[in-house]
Amino acid sequence: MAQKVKLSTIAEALGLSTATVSLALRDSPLVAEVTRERIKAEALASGYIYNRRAASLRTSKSGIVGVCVHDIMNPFFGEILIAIEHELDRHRQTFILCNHYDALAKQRSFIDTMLQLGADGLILSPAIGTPASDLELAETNELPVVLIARTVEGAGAPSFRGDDSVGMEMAVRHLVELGHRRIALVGGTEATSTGRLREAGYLRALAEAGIEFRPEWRIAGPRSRHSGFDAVPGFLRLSDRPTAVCCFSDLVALGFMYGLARAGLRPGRDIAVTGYDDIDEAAIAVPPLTTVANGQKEVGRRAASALVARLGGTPFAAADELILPELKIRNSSGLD
Amino acid sequence: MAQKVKLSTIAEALGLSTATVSLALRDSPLVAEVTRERIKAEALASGYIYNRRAASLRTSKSGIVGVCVHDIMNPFFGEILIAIEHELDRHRQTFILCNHYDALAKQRSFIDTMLQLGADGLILSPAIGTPASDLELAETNELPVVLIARTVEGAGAPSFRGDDSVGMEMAVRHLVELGHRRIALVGGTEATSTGRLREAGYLRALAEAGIEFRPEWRIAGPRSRHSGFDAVPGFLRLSDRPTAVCCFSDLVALGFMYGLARAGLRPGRDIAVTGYDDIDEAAIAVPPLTTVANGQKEVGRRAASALVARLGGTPFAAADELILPELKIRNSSGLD
DNA sequence: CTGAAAGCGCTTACAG
DNA sequence: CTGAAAGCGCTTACAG
Repeated sequence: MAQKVKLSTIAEALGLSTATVSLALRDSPLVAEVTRERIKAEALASGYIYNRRAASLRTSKSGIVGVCVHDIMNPFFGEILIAIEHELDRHRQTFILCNHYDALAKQRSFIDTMLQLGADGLILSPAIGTPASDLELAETNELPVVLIARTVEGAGAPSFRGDDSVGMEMAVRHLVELGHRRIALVGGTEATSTGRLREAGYLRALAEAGIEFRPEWRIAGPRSRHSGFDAVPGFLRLSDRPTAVCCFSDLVALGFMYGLARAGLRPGRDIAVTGYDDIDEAAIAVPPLTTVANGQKEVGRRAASALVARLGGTPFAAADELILPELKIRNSSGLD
Repeated sequence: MAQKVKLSTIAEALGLSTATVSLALRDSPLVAEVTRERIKAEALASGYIYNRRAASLRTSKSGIVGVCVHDIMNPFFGEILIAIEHELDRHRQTFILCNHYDALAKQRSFIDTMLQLGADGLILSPAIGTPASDLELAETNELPVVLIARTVEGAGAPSFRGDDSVGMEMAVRHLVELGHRRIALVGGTEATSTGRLREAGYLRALAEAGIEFRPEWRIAGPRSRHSGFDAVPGFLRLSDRPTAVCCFSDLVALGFMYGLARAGLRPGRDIAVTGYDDIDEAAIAVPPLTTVANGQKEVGRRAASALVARLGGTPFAAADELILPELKIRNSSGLD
């Protein structure tokens, strides 16, 4: 590597100006076809690398979109991310991924980094406790924000997610129809809109069925496979033990089923279990998991394309966009 | 947002030069303490946002490290990524994540993007078929590359990974000790070093035990939970069916166990199963999965810190660094 | 301890 | 269709 080749290197080699070279490389019709071909050939031959920092400094567009979620390893987010990636790829946007693990400080530092890099937009599953002001900071600095999975009260940012309360209502109603009257809700927390809304759906379905809710049925907290597994012993010690368990997510349900099996109980036979999300694994689990499809693909696609549209100049449309959930009945809620 | 505030905005407000402001914000001892405080206060009050593109253009350091793996949703990579993230965070490097899904074109376009953004380094689990020249392109353009999980023949880049052949040998030897003589190897492909090395370990252990390998025992291909699940019917149709199955990864093993259970067979009782990686889920699976701990945390930590050291000026040390695997005996290989 | 000036590598009006 | 020049917002020698 003798010298770094830049626009001016190519320009000099060809006896042209950097303006012409710049235009040609970006396929401007202003440049004559033959010139353009010569320039492109020279760029290729010389191993030219486009310097996006320089371009971005000049244009104040970076082609970068930041995406920050609780945990990218969670298949629920993973499935959303694939859809986002696909959509962003189509529009030649680079996306920068980050976990915030529900730590506000980590999320803030991510937003900061995106601001410093001059990112064009942000897709966020907001960390627990995110104040609207954190999102406004971004908007104020010309960094539009789109929310996924969760929403933030008072923030102008549009939110794309499944209809959590309706979805959970479906799951509970399904269990009621199977004859269950003692139904627990395992996992999730008051601290997120998801947790609150799913709990609301659960309570509504119970009320609708004329079942009086008992506080010990609500085992709040678990949101991972492991914590779902760990919730089992406590559940089994419940006096007048529920016959059915609605889990906050598939991950929690899958862990809970592992836990039940470990304790010698057969999910779907001894205890009915439902999940939420319908991740890929749900269908092959043992037993196959009854769950609520949460539209991950739609969430990702719509969020990304709303952002892309906004970058193109179209202002955001509606505030919140809810994707209709769909109940997937399999065997974990009762073997046939 | 009236006007964007930049260094010169602060400098003017305070009657100083941009040089002083720049120095002060980066805590240079060249600037008097009082001046520094005044500058920092003004920066905060005015909502100043550091423009990293401009700085990076000038210094040709970007503070960005690119990380590209087959699939970030795979918990094996997820666990590596967490370690990388932790290490990089400590050194205030932003990391940009990407899936290449074993598509060379996608990996190439990622390397290209990193080059254009002026990334400081690259951590790569190379896509199947990666030619050494792709990595050299990066190195030539001052983008040092570190490999994880897999290696690339002929590339100068150091590679951090578990000792695949030794690990698989451990698993097979364990099954042999339990009395198995017909042992299948499910998943993985010749196309990756991981696949080749693990197969080599498997063959070595068979040979060592005086067992003659039969081609139908090698069910190549599966590398996901789903494909592990799908491999079961074919396996069950094998005449003179193996009594034990070594799986290429935990994910494959977990899917395979789902498949066995679906077919009414009890993993660990009717068929012994082992995994590879010891991901978080292995210990709570039903039955708990016997597997080979593959040192994800170490891989991530060492890869990241080798890269950071290199950025600091220390050239790479050895070529390949192998982490010693460890057999974790649980119940899937035979209930006690 | 602080300032004036050049330059990183692009793109964008503006001229011709 | 092509070129000369300014400027994006920093940092880095160099002076003083």
